[in-house]
Amino acid sequence: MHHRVREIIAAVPPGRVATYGDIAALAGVPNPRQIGWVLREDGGDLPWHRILRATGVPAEHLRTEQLALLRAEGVVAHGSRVDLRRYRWDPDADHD
DNA sequence: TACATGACTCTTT
DNA sequence: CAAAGAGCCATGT
Repeated sequence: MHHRVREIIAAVPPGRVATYGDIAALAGVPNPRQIGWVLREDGGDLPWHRILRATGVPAEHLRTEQLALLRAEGVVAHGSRVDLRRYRWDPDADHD
């Protein structure tokens, strides 16, 4: 399960973002909180900064760095909120 | 075994 | 659009 989640997060391309819920759904994990758990335990080598809350706002303790990393990839945040309508990763449309 | 915690989400106010 | 409450599941004590 752990592995499946890592796999999917690793597949999120630069300049795109996904929510905890998105990853959970794709990985077949019932509770999005588990995604956060995986990242905390074993997310050091993953693009964790591409994972946001459903609101588009990153987890509070990561807010600053996460937004900075995203901005470096071209993902701009308005205030602390990223426009998901624009940057949300679509697994079926990653063919570009 | 029971209770508390947490990189969360959804629905209702 | 923001705030509050309930639901959720793996871990640690």
